[in-house]
Amino acid sequence: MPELPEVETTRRGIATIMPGRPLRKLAVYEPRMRWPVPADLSERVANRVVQSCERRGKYLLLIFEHGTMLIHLGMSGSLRRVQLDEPRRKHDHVEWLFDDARFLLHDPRRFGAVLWHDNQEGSLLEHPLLVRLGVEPFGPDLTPAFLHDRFKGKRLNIKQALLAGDIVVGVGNIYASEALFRARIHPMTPAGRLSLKRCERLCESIRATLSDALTSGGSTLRDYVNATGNPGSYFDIHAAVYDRENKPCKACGALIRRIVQGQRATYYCPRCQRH
DNA sequence: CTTTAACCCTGGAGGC
DNA sequence: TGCCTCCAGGGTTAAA
Repeated sequence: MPELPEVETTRRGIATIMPGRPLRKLAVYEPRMRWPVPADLSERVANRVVQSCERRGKYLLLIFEHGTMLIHLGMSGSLRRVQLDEPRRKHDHVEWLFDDARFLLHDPRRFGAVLWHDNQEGSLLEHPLLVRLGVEPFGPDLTPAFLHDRFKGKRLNIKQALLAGDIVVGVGNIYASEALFRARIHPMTPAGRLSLKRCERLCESIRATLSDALTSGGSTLRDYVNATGNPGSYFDIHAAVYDRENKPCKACGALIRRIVQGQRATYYCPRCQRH
């Protein structure tokens, strides 16, 4: 479920509640996630105050005075606010309990993670899971020149280069296809062959695609964090090409194609998008 | 160094 | 109904 817009929506949701409050209890019901949830995590954070809720790429960061809790939603995770007396459902693996608020991490596939980084272990930015991440799509570092420079010499196709996350973060499988459609760039184009001009279009397209998703996703997913019910209304978000194989392109009418790149599906319009 | 593919896991959809 | 295969929005890791 979670691409960057959902992770950011989740962050905004928890950021309205958690900061300034002591975490009374962290309950781990299932520690077998992408990596094991540290056995001593609960005692490390018990009664400690959450200072702020940040995001780096698709990692949620709960900042404490003495360290940071890293949360990743993986492929199927969601973090939602629930009533204090609401029963846990299947696949509710971790619980954050505050005096008057409660959150559950629900993750059927358990590709998500809940980890801890101690302040004394060096800068958070040097954490092995964060250190290789590319620039934030909404930050000042994402520029046409930056993309052009980082693509230089790469023979990897542009779709996989975007998805890899080491150049720019937050462009998941759906929005990689959508951003390339918007930029009218063929997904098989070697990244190193993109002109500065096309990097400019790509740059704008990435931002526009993600920010559109954040706007509409933020409203469809407003309840993502603060209500009961099913958080997975993600497919409702309109896609120009994603999951539209053999349907007409909304711009030109040609049939959308599906290909596989790096074992992930890519969708594109063979007429609108050029090498 | 770059690129590829296996893998972690559950569940839903569709074929038979 | 059941059983099978395929597919899924993530990213790390080892191997080529």
